[in-house]
Amino acid sequence: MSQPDLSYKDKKVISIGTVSELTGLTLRQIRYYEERKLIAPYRNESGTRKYSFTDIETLMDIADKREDGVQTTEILKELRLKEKKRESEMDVKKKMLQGQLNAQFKQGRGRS
Amino acid sequence: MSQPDLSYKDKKVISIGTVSELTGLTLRQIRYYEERKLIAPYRNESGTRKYSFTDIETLMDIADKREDGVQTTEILKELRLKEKKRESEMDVKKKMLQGQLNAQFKQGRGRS
DNA sequence: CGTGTAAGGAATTCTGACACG
DNA sequence: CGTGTAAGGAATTCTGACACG
Repeated sequence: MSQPDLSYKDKKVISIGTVSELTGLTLRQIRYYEERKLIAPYRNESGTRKYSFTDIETLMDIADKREDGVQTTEILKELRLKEKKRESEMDVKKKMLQGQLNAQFKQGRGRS
Repeated sequence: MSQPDLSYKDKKVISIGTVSELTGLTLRQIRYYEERKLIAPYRNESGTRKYSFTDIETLMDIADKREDGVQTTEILKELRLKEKKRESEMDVKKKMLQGQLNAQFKQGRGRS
């Protein structure tokens, strides 16, 4: 057990100043996109925001869209779509496992 | 071109407070291990230390060793060894590429 | 040697608000 | 709607030093 934390990409550990440097966005913009639900940083005990590399990628995506004049509301919809995609990809994997398990333990069942 | 930055693990973006939480080490300890050259955080313009996930792994390694009573000098040596290993692993990959390139462009060469 | 702590200062981040368009 | 900015405060980080063992 204990995989060596492959999910560094999703660990929320980067503070907003660093995110600003990495994305080129101002603190104001980053906080505003949070207000509009485009991102959801973690908040530590004292209220400081912490972001993941994934958040940073999302922010760079947002920056591009905004440059093209896309409004945050639109961007939000697009982001939700991408989420769906990621989820269904996960589902594929889950279902493959499920299928195997089902095949293993299958038993006759009435449609009740 | 432009691989999507697979090297998140090595990006120095985490501040010392977060590193402290993640490793369980005190700020004092983390700074001291730097003094002893066991780690080398990045320093931003204003002098604030920034660590990578790799640094964090190293620190957890150090914590274990210290609990076993190993001195920082010893730990330093061990760390240098691991570096060597990583380098030679990289070398293997490089050499494989080199080999292919050489095979492609090989030309007779006098021993000068 | 490795770590704790108090000290003073500088840099960071937070929120709510007013401004402009 | 999206972003800038000044405001006041709280939390973070930094360094050098004294302490203990």
